Amino acid sequence: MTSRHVESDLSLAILGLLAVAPMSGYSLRKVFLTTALKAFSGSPGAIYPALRRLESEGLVEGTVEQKDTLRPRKVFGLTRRGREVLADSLSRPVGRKDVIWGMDRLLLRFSFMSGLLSRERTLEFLNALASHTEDYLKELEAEYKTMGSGRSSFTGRAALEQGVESYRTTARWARKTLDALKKRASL
Amino acid sequence: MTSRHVESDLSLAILGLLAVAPMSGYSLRKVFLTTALKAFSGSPGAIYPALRRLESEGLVEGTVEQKDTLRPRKVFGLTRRGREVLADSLSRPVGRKDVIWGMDRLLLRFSFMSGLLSRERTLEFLNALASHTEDYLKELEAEYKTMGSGRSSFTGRAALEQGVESYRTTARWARKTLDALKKRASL
DNA sequence: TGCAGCATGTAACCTGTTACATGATTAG
DNA sequence: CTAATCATGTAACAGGTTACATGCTGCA
Repeated sequence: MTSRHVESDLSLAILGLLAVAPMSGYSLRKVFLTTALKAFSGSPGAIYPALRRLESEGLVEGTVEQKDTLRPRKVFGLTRRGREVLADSLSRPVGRKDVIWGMDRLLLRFSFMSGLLSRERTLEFLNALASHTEDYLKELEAEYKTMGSGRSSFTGRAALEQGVESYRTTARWARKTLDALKKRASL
Repeated sequence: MTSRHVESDLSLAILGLLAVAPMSGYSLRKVFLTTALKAFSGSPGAIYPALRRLESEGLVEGTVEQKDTLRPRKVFGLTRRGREVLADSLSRPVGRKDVIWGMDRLLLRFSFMSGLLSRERTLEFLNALASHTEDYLKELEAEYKTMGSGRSSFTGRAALEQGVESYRTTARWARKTLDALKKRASL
């Protein structure tokens, strides 16, 4: 049993990618270096240890290709348990804290939901994401107002403005995507 | 001499706050727990070690109040060198990488610029931030288009959409703030 | 009296970073 | 032939998280 969810964002991203198609460590690296998942390390010192951790937890399994060469290419795929844990990690409840400290992770989770989570679960997730984001947005807006135009610095105020705009954008995106998803028959 | 800049975001945030007014570790904690800087740890296990590191580097200096009590309150302030290093950290050049991997830090830096950096330096910074953000935005938009509506998952596409929207918002904010700043006489 | 909040800290642990290291294969 | 790219890994280090620990102060 142990933990029914993945700890680090990198590990979650790896599981999510391997759920789509089995890959070697090096291929994962290339994905992290070249696609929109650029935000992730992509450094071998992060990926290979992460893969070994996931393997020791029984979530991924590496099968060696080209056994004859000295440095064989190892292709990793999800185990059944790996797929379960991934689905569990994706469907964990969304809280206010996640919106404040873990928005990146929420979006990462969302990006992997197609095919792994039911439409209902996905709707639930997006709904929670949207409302918590709107709540926090209100709070930030309040703070911005009380800040006032006096006594606080121009750049400080502007930076907070960026934060407000950022959450506003995310809230709008979440509502829009929620609507789009509702109109769909399937995921 | 050693490093002329601060490594971690937390340390930078601490220096920035202490530049405004001297504070105790506990007060810093409260700021991180209650204001828009919530994004930072605020855990004592992060703040107190960070303060000791900064002190050992000669960037901050703690003076003890109420010497009689067993557990005295220590108020930290910037040293002259601390102020120099902070200004240097704020004025480091902005690169493409910063926009991809360190946007939070860029905004943190910007928020502290008033009073520490010249108007010209601040304009330079915002300008670089804006153009690198626009560059990266174009790249993301291109990736979104090549993704196409076929073969890729609904949630994956939607997540990328969020990324695009997010960078778009930041780019707009940067340009808007740049204009506002240009119209100003001083910072 | 007891509890919440003030105030400071330590220690184990986890994970990511940087830098280094090895060797195979392929293209110019 | 040699440089880039494929492909996998290790080791030292840094910094944050969680949990624990201490003791004071004010208030109900």
